[in-house]
Amino acid sequence: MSQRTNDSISNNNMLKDQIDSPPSDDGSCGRGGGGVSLKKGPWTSAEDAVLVEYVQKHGEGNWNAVQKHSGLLRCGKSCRLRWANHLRPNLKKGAFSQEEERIIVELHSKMGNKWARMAAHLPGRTDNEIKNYWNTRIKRRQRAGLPLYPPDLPLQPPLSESQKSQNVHDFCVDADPRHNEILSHHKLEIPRFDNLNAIRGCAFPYASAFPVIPMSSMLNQGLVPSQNCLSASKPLTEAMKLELPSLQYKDTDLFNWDACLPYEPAQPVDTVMQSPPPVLPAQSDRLSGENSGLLDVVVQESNTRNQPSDKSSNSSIVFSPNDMVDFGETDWKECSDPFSPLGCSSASVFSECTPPVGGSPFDFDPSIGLDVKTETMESVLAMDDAEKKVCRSLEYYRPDSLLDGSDWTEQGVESYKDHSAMSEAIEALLRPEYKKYWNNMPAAR
DNA sequence: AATTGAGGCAACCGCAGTGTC
DNA sequence: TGACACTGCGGTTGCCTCAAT
Repeated sequence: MSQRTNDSISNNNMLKDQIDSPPSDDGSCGRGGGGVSLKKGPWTSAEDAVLVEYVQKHGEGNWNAVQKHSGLLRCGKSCRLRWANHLRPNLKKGAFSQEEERIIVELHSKMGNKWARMAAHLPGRTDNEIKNYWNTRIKRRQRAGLPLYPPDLPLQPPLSESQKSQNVHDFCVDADPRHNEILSHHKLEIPRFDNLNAIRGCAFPYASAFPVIPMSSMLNQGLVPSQNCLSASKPLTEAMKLELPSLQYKDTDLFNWDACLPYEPAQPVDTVMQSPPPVLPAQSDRLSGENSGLLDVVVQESNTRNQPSDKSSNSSIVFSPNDMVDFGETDWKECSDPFSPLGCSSASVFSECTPPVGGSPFDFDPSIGLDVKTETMESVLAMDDAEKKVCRSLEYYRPDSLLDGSDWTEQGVESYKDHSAMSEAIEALLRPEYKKYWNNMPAAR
């Protein structure tokens, strides 16, 4: 990718400088003191020089004084941003190194979109750089139909008390930042355990702390094409399907991840092609045994309390990975998220909520090996074909479908396909010993 | 050669937190 | 204690470059 030089920008600026831009509403930009029109748009090298000189002379901070003292026709915010992102010393320029990329992925798995905090861990890098990098990475990986995180990415263990105040939001609301990515990406608001309260017969007072977002809002936002698509027989679904607890990964070499990153698939793959991949037995083993994270602890505990599992299911999806659109068998085996009940990142799962178009894998042509049974046939019968396809797709991708025991891989998912096991896991998460994580939830910024 | 779309980057916008008066 | 200014952060937008068609 091209790297625009400052000079090229400056040249462009000669044509594109925007004088007399409307003032920003926070009063910190726009008109300077004395009614001077402040400039917007790309910075020129001359402006850079003025700013650098000013900072060298007066130091950082008091950015609104820059315009007064230097004559620079820029608002304080703009000056601060320019300095922080481009002019301050010790800034690293150029592509991220492999190590930096690894750190970013790891930090994002822990922090979510806390770019500034991530930048603090990457000397010489700015939050803007990291943010841009991540956003392009998301796009790239979504296009490639790949999970955002390496399968073996270690996630943050339960926080210490000292960390909790700062990170509790990350842990609770962003229990798995992967979820938030898609949610924010699609501007979705997700009910968080609200129905779990009902599920548990109001046995979990903590659940009441979570906002109840009516299903209609989800419907309005296109997440669910029709209420008919929701299974009334599965009250657990709304709460669980989109907000699974944080997934914990085994702490292994992240570069394994790098090694399995065919950013560009052999063939273009529609991002909706997010089918639950087979979970290999070894992966299931890791699920139940080696992970040190909170969820896995409780899942493990639940599994031990809940053997044998309830295999009953009234819906099933028979899926053969071999029948997938040429996605690359290796990709699925190595890059799928083996620890997620979704098999791949939730971001990927929900990366596309739009109705399928012709040729989309959402068509679920039986010829490609998908045998979808919906459990609410009466509702389905009332829908037209397009709606049915969408609903099947959503059913298919709904975590609750993955949780309800659906045998969506022929090989089976021993640890997570058991609905009751996951239910127990969620229940366990809501026990008093974990209450501290759900209480004190700060307001989302 | 022209067009189009994606990738990448820089900058802006709006909001929230904090400090000061 | 409230108003205001300043600062920082995250999300979004706009624009340029390049590659594919």
